This record gives sequence, structure tokens and C-alpha cells, in this order.
Amino acid sequence: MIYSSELIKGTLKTIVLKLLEDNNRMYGYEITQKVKELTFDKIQITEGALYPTLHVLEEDGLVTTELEYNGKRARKYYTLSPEGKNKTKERVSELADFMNTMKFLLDIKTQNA
Amino acid sequence: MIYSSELIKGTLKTIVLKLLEDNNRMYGYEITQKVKELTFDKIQITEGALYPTLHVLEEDGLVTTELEYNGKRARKYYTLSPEGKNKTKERVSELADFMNTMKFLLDIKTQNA
DNA sequence: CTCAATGCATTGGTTTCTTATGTATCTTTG
DNA sequence: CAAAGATACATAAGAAACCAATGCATTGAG
Repeated sequence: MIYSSELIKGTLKTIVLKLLEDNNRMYGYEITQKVKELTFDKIQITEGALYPTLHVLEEDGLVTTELEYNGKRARKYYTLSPEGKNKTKERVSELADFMNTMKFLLDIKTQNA
Repeated sequence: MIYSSELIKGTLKTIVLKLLEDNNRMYGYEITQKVKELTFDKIQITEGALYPTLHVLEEDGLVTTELEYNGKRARKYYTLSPEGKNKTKERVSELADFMNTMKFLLDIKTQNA
């Protein structure tokens, strides 16, 4: 089962920020694979969605980039800036709050890990 | 605090369906007020978002409508169709699953009610 | 009698994502 | 070794969903 794309709208940026917080340095393709792995294929980020998002994060100063070569193949590594780290905490806690609200609204019981 | 509109994208339809499931019959304005009340003002559905959504639900055959008058003021009541009831269960359980996945991804602990 | 609240609705614009496409490198497999 | 699939970047056109603004009308409160 793959979640309807409607559901994922609005959470992509937060997911990317959180992954960068946890892993310090990641490149685009790596992010798509990590999300796929962590969600058992239920969330599949397309490149057409990811790259524009990463570019926006960079424009907004939330991440810095370093281009590195693995042989001739380029990898663009992304790292959170100090501002990005703050934004990540904000975003994650807003989403946590939102999910509790939704849980209440929809009368859903979630399992704690 | 009001959630960023980004976050609400994709959940509005599910919220509306769930409210109709719980309350049987509601009109548009009533839905905006109910959501505001249930979420302590954290989710405020604008009319520009709600009415198009309701119209789509009607086009898709998930709700039926009845126009009633309270004096001269019209109210358009929405009720789930049998198909709408099934869709609601689907949507709510998909969202529940999604929230558990997000909780895991973001390493968030939620409180059970 | 004026203003806020109730109640419907649409329009123009933006953001965000999808689908499709393009380029190029590296690895695996028959 | 050729072909296919995986890796790795990126953009462009379009759709979907929402926001902000506006419009019209009724009702109730002060």
C-alpha cells in the first residue's frame, strides 16, 4: 500500500528536514531511498518533488550544499544550517501537535512505539 | 497557534467526511464552526476551501444534499451516501496508518487520549 | 439603523506535487 | 561486451488544493 499523494502534501519538507537532522549530511537520491526504506515503501518521494524542495530549502538558507565526486558521478550533499536546525525543531513539533489534533478530531487511537 | 496551511492540505476532505459520519447531517458554515471548536481554533477552514471541497464530494457521489430554509436563510445540508460511508472508513484508516508512519519517521511520541 | 454574525458562492492567484523528459555514469548479468 | 537497470542530477508543463478577496443576502444585537 502506498499513501495517496494527497496525504503526503505538506509533509515532504518536514520529512526532509528531519532526515537531515538525523543524518547530518545527505544527497538527494539518498533521501529518496532512505524514506522508502524507513516507511517500508509506503512513502515514495519522486525526484520531481524532491529536487525543487531541496532547492527551495537552499534558497531559504535552511541548508548548505557541497558538490562532491564519486569517480565522475556528482553528488550534491545537503547539510542543515543553524537556521535550518531551528526550523526543523519548529516544523517537527508543529507536525506532532497537528497529528495529536487530528487524532482527536478523527477519534483515532495510535500505538506508541 | 494556527497550523500552517501547508499542513492542512490533504486532510480537509477526510476531516469533512469524518464530521459528516459523526453528525449525520451538517451544512457548510456549521462544519467550519465545528472544526474550529473541536480544535480550539487551531484549524480554521476557510469558506474558499470548504465549498469547493463539498462540491467535489457531491460530484463524486459521496454526499447528498438537501436545501432547507430557516426563515428566508438557506442552508444546504450534506449527508453521506452509502458510498460516502465506505469512503470515509477507508480515508480515516489510511490517515491513521499514515500518522503512525509519520510518527515513526519523525520519532514523535504521541499521547493516547 | 448599523454592525457583526450567519450562510451561500465564485474568482484569481500561489504553492506544491505529478508526470514526463533529459543527460550522464556505474554496475550487473547473460 | 552489450544491454539493462540502478544511481544521480535536473527541469518543464500541468493538475490539484488551498488562500485571500470579494460578492450577495439574511438575521440578531446594541
